[in-house]
Amino acid sequence: MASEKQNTEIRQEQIAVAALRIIGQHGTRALNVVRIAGIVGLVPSAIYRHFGGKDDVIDAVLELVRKRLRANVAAVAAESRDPLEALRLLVDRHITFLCENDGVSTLIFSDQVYSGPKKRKVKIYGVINDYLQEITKLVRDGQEKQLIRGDLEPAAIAVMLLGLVQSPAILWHLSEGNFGVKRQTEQAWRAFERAIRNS
Amino acid sequence: MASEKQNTEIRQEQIAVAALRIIGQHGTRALNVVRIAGIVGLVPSAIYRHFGGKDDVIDAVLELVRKRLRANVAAVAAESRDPLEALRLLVDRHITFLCENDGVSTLIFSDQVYSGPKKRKVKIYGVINDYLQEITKLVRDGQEKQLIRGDLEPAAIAVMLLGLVQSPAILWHLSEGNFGVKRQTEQAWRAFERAIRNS
DNA sequence: CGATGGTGTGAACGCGCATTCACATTGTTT
DNA sequence: AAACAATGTGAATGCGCGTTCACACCATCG
Repeated sequence: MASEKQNTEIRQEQIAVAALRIIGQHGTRALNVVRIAGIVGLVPSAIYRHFGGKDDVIDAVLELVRKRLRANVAAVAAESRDPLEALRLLVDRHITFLCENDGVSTLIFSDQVYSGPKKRKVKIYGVINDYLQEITKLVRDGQEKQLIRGDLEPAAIAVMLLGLVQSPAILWHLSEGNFGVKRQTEQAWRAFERAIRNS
Repeated sequence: MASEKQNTEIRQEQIAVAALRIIGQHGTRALNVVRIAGIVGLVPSAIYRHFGGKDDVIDAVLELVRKRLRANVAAVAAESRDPLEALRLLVDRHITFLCENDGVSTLIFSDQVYSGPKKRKVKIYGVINDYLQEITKLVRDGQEKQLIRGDLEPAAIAVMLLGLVQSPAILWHLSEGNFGVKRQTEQAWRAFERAIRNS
């Protein structure tokens, strides 16, 4: 029965990934040490060898999310020189990310978050702000290249972009996948582009 | 200690309102029968005289939310003949609603929701769809009056509008009220209007 | 006036779950 | 090889909380 011993760093990674998977597939309510341990192949109490407690695990998950969001921005920035095109690609990536990880949305609003230490809220805000700032950079770039209207604050545009994706994602997973995300985001993007494009 | 006896219908109303208040102020995690009973002025077990269980209470809260959302649309439709103006007013009202009831956003994503019976998800979807349909009517009206571009599906515009408000609301309450919702929504509305206005 | 049904009370039960602890095992250092 | 630190195990603990139940009160009806 005994699992092979592993370095703490490896275990921490495994545990965070497992937790994110649980949240993604079954919601934050289903996130308990028993389940996490089960996936990693450990006994519940073993989790405490690598994390101070469940709260710390959640923190680790948030870091994981931060990384993935950043990676998305980096990817689209690398894929395209045109900032507008990059934003468009980011919309696709972001919606895919949200759909594949239902639980990410729920994590942000989760009770586990708001009941947790005050710090938690601040941390989530930080993660989102990180992401927003990366997006803002793209937007500013677009403005400097005269592709995006200059009469809107880049940060405001970034927030709008987030909203563009968020609602469809919510509806998609409330509808068990029946809501037409693709169609919705396509139309929304068209309208959005018209709103921000310099012309 | 004994509370005065009250009709079940009155109690149900009181309980639902109390629950919404708790969710709004302290999140869904804080929603427990003890607290609800405390606000209403009853003993926990008394709740079960009026509801089958906690799940039923949550359902009642959802109905409350549905009512309030509908009331908002009705109000702005009455306030203004111009659909575009009405939409603008609705944005204000909706953001106010979300800010005054932090927990409404969290309720939608809540564990309590997703862990509950399958029906729950369907119900929430229904509440949002109700709201979306009311908004869609406004939009269609605007299109018929040639005020809103006809090349966008009214339903898609409604979803966009929701997203316009949702993100700022999230950021606002993650930031403990520091995020500039007003500034954000003003800019977002300007851009949004430009995107949908017929010109 | 007695019966019946609706409402409120307090105590108790039971479950899920985070956390702890004593002990076993393995890997590394001296 | 001996000692020690790191990791894994199984059992036990304790808490929060939804729910149930037996009992008390009070209004209304026959």
